[in-house]
Amino acid sequence: MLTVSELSKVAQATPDAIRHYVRIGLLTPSRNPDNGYKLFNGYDIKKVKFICRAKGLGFTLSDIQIIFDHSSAGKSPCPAVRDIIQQRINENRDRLVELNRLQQRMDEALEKWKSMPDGEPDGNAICYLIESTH
Amino acid sequence: MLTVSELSKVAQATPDAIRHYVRIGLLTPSRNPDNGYKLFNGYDIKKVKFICRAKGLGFTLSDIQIIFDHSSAGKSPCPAVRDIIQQRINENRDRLVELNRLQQRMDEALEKWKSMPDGEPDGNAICYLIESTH
DNA sequence: ATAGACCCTGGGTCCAACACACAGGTCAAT
DNA sequence: ATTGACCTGTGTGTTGGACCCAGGGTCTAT
Repeated sequence: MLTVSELSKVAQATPDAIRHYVRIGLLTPSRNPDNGYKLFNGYDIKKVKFICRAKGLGFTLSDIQIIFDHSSAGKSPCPAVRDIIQQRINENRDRLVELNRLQQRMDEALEKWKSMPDGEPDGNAICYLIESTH
Repeated sequence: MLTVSELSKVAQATPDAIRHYVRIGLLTPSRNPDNGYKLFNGYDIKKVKFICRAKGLGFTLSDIQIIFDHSSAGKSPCPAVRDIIQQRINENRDRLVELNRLQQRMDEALEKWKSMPDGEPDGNAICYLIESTH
């Protein structure tokens, strides 16, 4: 049986992350009756490593919760896993498009501002650099 | 003098956003002594429009707070504005790199998983699709 | 006059995924 | 016995709002 910090070392996560997973129900450690400390077993090590790998593939913690639920209900999580990642791929594609557009706007703005002098506050405009963008 | 919803219409923001800006101190409306309603003036319209434009350029609300502070202290915010956006550009570039890498990992995983059969839970592995990734 | 529909307010919770702060417990070494 | 290092649990903060609630005000139509 492992404590929080022991698990965190074995499974390569921070103690804060471990505690977070416990809070949201991804891990359900038993407790040391003497001091209330959380106690983890070998399956918890596997679960934390799983969480890290899945996070690295773009799964959210609630996605992972769903996978755990399937698994502990004796069902194969694999179809859900394929569905979820397809969704995350779509979302990420959209986010990339948006961030690329933002990057372009920022680049253009800075380029333009480099050749503009500072404006002094006149009680009217706040910052004419930004207010000059359209 | 405008109420929250009037300002929200004129300045193209939601009433919830306006209230949010008031809560965090970006706007400091006067109050109608009869009913406590927030009362905004013409400068507030300008400020909200400014907030929207600046947000669209990647400035955070606390960036905007800093700009307002400079401005109301009688200093030109322009140098700070150039510094901040340069920072946001750098951050965004990093984020883009990371998201592109994630996208690639997700694409590869899904492609691989398409040709793999579902695994049934065996009390040992959680989902071998994910656990097979390295 | 009054019913219904809408608007306002302050205050609260919720989202992701932790990070950090705090007070106190535990343990080895001295 | 005491010091110091390290650990624990819980509570709160982060970003930028969205949404919800109850209590009250206001407007329009009948």
